[in-house]
Amino acid sequence: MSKNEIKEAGLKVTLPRLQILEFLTANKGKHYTAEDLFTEMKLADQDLGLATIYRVLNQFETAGLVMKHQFEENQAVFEIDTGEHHDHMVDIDSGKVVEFYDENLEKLQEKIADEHGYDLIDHKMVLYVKKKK
Amino acid sequence: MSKNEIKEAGLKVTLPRLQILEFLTANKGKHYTAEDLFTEMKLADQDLGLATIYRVLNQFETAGLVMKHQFEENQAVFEIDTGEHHDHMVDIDSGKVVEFYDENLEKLQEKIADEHGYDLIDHKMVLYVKKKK
DNA sequence: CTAGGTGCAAATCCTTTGCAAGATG
DNA sequence: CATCTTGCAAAGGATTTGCACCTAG
Repeated sequence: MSKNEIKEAGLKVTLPRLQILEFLTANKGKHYTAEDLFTEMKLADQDLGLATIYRVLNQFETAGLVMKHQFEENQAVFEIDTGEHHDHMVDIDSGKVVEFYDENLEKLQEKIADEHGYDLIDHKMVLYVKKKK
Repeated sequence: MSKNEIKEAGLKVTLPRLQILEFLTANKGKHYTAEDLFTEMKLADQDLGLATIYRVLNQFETAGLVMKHQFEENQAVFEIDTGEHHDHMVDIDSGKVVEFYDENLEKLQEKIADEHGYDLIDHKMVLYVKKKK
C-alpha cells in the first residue's frame, strides 16, 4: 500500500502524497510532467498545487519511489519506480515512449566504464527512433 | 577555415561567429556552457553578448557544426562537432567528461531498436562513473 | 544599399522558495 | 501541540525574443 511506502520514506502520509503515488502506480510505465499531473489530477477532482506536486515528486525521487527523466530538454517527466531497471526509446514522430531492458547493453556499459578505469554508477540512455516501414 | 563552414551553413561571416567557432575548434573535446563561453571569451578580449552566444550556438547546432549535451539537468553544454561520433562518461566526483566510442555499443543499440520495430535515428547516452580504487 | 546580425533589457518557461495557514502523528 | 505540509504568489535560473542600431555582402 502507498501509505507504507510514504511512511518508510520518512514522510508524513498526506492526501497529496497519497494521491500522487497512487496515480503514478496506477499508471505504471507512463511518463508525466509535473504539469501533466496537475491537470490529470484536477480532472480526477484531486486539486493539488503545482508547487506541491513538484515538491512531492522530488521527495519521492530522493526516496527512490519515483524516477525522473529528461526526454525533451525543457520539461522533466516522472514515472513510478518499480525497481526493475529499464531504458527508454522515444518515437520522434509520435512522442511515444517504449521501455526496454537489455542485459547485454547493461553489461557492455559496465565493460566500457571498466576499460577506462571507472566503475559504472549510473547511466542515462535514450534511443530516438522512427517506426520502420 | 572557420569562414567557409559558416558560409556553408548559410550564415553571414561575422566576428562573433568566427570567434565562437574558432574557440570551440581550438578546444576540441571540451564542453562549455553558454556562460562559460561568455566568460572565457571576455578573458580573450572578445566581448560578446550572452544572447548572441546562445543564438550563434543554436544556429551552429542546427548547421551541425556544434553539438549540444545535457549532462547536468540545468545547463546545456556545447562542443565542436568533428563528425566523429562519440558518447560520454562523466566522473561524478570530479565532473570530468571522458569521450569514448564503442562499435559494439552502437551496433547493439541499432539491434535493440530493430527488435522493437524501429529504426534508430539518434541516441543520447551518458555513463555516470567513479574512479576505480 | 538591404538583408541579416548584434546587444541590451525585458520576457518566457520550468522549477523552487518564503511564508502564513492547515494537517499529521 | 510541535512539526511537517500545503498553496499561493513571488523569486530564481537558463534561455529566448523584441527592437533599435550596426555590418557583411
